[in-house]
Amino acid sequence: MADKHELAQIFAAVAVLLELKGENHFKVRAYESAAHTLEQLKTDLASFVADGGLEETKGIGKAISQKIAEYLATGKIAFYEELKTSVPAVLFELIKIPGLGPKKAMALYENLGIQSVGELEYACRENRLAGLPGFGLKTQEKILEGLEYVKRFQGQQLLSDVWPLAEKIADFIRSQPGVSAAQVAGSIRRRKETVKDIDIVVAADAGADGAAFITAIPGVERILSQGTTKISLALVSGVNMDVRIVRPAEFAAALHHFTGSKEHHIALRGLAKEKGLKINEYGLEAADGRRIAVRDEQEFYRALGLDYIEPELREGADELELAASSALPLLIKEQDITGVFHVHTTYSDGSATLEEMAEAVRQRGWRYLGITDHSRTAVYARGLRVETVVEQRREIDRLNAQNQDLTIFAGIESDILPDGSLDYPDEILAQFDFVIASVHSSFRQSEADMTRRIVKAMTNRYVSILGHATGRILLARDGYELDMPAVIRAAGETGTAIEINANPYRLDLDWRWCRQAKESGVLLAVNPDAHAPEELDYVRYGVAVARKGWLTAADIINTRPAEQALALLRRKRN
DNA sequence: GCCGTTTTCGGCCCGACTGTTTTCAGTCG
Repeated sequence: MADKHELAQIFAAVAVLLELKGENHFKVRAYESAAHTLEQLKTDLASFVADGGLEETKGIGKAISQKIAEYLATGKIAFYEELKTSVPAVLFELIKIPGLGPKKAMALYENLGIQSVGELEYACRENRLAGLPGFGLKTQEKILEGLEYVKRFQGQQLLSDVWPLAEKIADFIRSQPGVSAAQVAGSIRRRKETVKDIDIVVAADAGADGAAFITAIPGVERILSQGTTKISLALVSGVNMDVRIVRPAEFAAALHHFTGSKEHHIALRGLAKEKGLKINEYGLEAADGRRIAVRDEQEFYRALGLDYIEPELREGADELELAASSALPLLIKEQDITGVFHVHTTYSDGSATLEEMAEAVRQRGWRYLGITDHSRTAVYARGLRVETVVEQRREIDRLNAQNQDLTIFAGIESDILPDGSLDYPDEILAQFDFVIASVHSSFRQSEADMTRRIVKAMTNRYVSILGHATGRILLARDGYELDMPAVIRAAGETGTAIEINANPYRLDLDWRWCRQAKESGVLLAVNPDAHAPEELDYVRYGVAVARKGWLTAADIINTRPAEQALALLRRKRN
C-alpha cells in the first residue's frame, strides 16, 4: 500500500543504514529530513506528488524525488532493498542500546561476529569486548548497563510516569542554596506521550556546589557521568536523568537548547545563520562574537524575529514560518476546561459511585459532568442493561435537582459492533443526553473493514463523540488498522466530535492528527475516561495532547458553558 | 543528498562528556 508513513519509515531506515555504512553525515540527514517531511504531510502521498509538492518542498531534491516516484509506481525502492542486504539486520538492534552507535556496533559485528543482542550480552559477560580497538572495560560495562535498560523499559517511559517525578525533582533543586532557577526541559516539556529520560536545566551561582545538591536529590541510584556542566544520573525508579548547570545569565538559552527538538533546533539555527547570528546552548552570538543577552525564551525568539513558540510546538513542522508571520495559535490551557465527559461509575466498571464522582468533579472547579458507563455488549465491564440505564437516569435527575453548581449529563459509552452498528436501538440512544461510540472488540479487522465500521457508527445521528479513535495502548499495543484521514473527513462531514482520550496509556487521538482534524472542521473533547476520582486529573495529559496538536480553547467542546457544550454534542439531532 | 539574488562547489547546528588515547573519535542530545 502506497502510504506516506511507510515511505517515511523506509527513508528513516535508509538513513540508519547509510550511517551504519559510514556514509557522509549530511547525506544521512537528507534522508532523515525527508522522512520527517513525509511524516508531517497533510495530504496523502499520491496527491501530494500529483500537485507538484515534491518540487516545492525544501529538502527533497532530485534523488529523493525519484525514489518517491519509484515507490509510488512499484511499492518498493530498489536502493533500499539493496542497502538492506548489504547491512546485517542485527546492527539495527545494536544501535538501540544506549552507548552503542553505528561505529561501535559495526566494529562488534565485524570483529566478534555478534549476530544478536543476546550474543552481545554473552560476549560482554565473557569479557570479550575489552581489548578490541577503541573498546575497553568501561565501554563493556556501559554496554551491559545499556542492555539492562533496554530490556527493562524498551528505553521509553510514559509521560505520566516521569513528568510529576521530574517536577518534584526540579522543586527540590530550586530549594538548594545558590540555585536561582531549575526547570524541566526535554521531551517532557514538549509533552511527548512517551519520553526517554528526564532533562532538568539549573541556574546556579558561580560559587554553588553542583555536586552537593545533585547527590542530595532524592531517589538517585547512581551517577552515570559527571562533568562541570552536565551530570547524568540513574534514578531508583529506573529512569535516567540529565541535569545541566549553567550561570543565571545563560539560563534562558540553555533551557531553550535542552528543550529541543533536534529538528526545531536545526531549522532555527539555519534561520539564525541567515540573519548572521549563531545559536549555541549558552546564548545568541552576533557575527563578531558579541554575546546577545536574552532574559527569557520570549526574548530569544524575538531576537530572531519570531513570536514566542510554545515548547509543545517545537517539533520542526512549520512553526518557524508561522511564528515569523505572527500566525501561531493561542493554545488551550488547563484552566480553560469547564467540565468533563466520559466518566465511569460503579454502574459499570468504575470504582466510585455516581455521587462520589460528581463530588470529585465539583472539587476540581468544573461545572458539568457527562456520565458514560459501558453499554450492554461490554459484559467484561458490566455494561448497562436497558433497565439499569433507566435506573441511572433517575439517580442523575435526583442529583441534578439537589445541586445548583454542577450539572450531570446522562450519556453512554456505546460499543461500536463489528458491523458498525451501535449497541442499543436508536429509540434507546435518543434517551441519552449524548453518546460516545467506541470500539472495544474485534480489533483485528482489516483496515478497510475497521474504517467502514467506524465511519458507519459516526453517521448515526445520536453519536456525539468518537471515543479513543485508534484503541492503542502506549508501550503495549498498537492501535487497530485504520484510515485515519478518512475517519477525520467523515467526522467533519457528519458533525461528530473526536475524543482526546486523556488516559496517559491512551492519549488517543494522537497529537499528530489534531491539526488535520481541526482543519477538517472537527471539534474535539478532552475526556478523562476516568474510572476513579483521581483519574479525573488525567485531563492534564489530554490538554497537553491538545496543545501539542496546535489546538485552541475554541477547538475543544468542554471549554464552553454546560448548555453550549451539550448543544454541540446534540447538533446532529437537529 | 540538498542547496544557492555573493555560490553549481563547498558548505551543511553545535557542544559536552567519556574512554581510550597522548590529540581525538564516538556518542548523545
